[in-house]
Amino acid sequence: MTRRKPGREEVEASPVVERESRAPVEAIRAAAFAQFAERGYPVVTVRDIMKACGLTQGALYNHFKSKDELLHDIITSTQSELERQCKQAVAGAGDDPRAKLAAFVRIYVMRHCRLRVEALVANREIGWLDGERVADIRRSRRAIRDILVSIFVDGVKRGVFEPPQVDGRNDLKTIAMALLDQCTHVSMWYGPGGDLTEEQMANLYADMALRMVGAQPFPPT
Amino acid sequence: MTRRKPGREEVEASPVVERESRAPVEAIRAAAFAQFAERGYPVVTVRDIMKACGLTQGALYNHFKSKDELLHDIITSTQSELERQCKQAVAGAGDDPRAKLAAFVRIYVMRHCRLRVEALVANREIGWLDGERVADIRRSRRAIRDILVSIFVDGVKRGVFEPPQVDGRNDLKTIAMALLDQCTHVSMWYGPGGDLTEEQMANLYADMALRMVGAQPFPPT
DNA sequence: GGCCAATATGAATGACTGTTCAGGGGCTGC
DNA sequence: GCAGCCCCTGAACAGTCATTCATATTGGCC
Repeated sequence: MTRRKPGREEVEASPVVERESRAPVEAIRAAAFAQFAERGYPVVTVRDIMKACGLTQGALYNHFKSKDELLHDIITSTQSELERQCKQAVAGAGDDPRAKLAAFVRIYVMRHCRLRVEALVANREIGWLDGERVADIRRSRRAIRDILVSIFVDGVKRGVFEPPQVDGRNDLKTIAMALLDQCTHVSMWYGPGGDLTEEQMANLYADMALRMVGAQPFPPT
Repeated sequence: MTRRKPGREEVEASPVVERESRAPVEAIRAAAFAQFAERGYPVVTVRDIMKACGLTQGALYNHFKSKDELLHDIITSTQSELERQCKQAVAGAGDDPRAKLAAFVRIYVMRHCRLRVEALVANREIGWLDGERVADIRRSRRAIRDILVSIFVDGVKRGVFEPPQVDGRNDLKTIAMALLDQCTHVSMWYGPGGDLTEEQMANLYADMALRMVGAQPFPPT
């Protein structure tokens, strides 16, 4: 028998839906997020998703071309909203690279705590998309990384960052990757039952980020 | 049609094996690592794995009870070797918490660069194991995290670490998680074709780790 | 040569998959 | 009343899967 993650048989463990009140498209999206996050894209069947919103398998195809397109839809919407929020946060943080970095990390971590189901799916299930679709997502991820790199470059030029060097040279791209890995994967283990609130997580991670790049202390005002 | 990751049809793209010279068990393990890393456990079929080592599907069951047990086997062996290496590195690093932390991060990052296929499978495919098997792995991960926490506690007590605080209190467990996320996920993107060698990665990450916990500079000798 | 145990084969089993589609129900605007 | 449309159903299709098993084949040892 094909083994599944635990809980496979009782898909409708979550409150049995008679018929979702939301627009069906939204209900499908929500059910897909929840199921993909919990059990993984390839083992969640179309029947599972539709049952979770009180419909039968065929109805999916009135709203999406395929199971693949459903995944692509929910991942791209999540990813582009993330990119938008990051840009907005940096743009609204003033001129100091330290403030920009802190704003970026704060919004990024907060979002990955709050919307951890969405973030988890967008980061873990991307590999199931076909080449063309996956390229879009990767482009957006690279864009987010480059926001960080720009902040770092600016900070180094203005002497407020002194990042660790490799053999006497800066590798700001690698540092950005390290920082993003750290912040992204909060969505894999953070739970509201934990020790820290989302706000505290955001503060802690922003603090760590500033230390990582050797940010000079803010001048006393 | 069930969509798959690209390259699904030509499984034997890797040099067509007549019949592996190694012991068949080892050949199966190696093929499983490679295929799981590239395409993910649930879509890799028993036929794929066995074809990749020049056997037919039925032969798997002379060496493993099931596909599940094969996954469990390769993950636990990887994980316990990781735990062993971390303990060894810390034990051999002397008394200073800074040296212990650096040694831990160096070996951890180096391993995740060098054996990135194994690390990737152990970290990404763990969710397919059933409850009992997954508990083992999680226990080992917790043990590794607790090594870090102990180093932090020691360093704080001795005044060589000044980690970032949340509302005036230390949360060393969260910092350890952040550090581990950062170091673990190197295996998702590091490639030998990149800018940095494994050695340089290890140095850079050790440096970032020391900064994250506010390590005091080593006294001049 | 003869025997034994270990191992490989490949057809068969029973179940599950994404997707299609003919048929039907229940709205709107007239 | 009735068309027209949107949406849903559930059977059917053509495939896939892990696992089992009776039947070989192999290599070592007496």
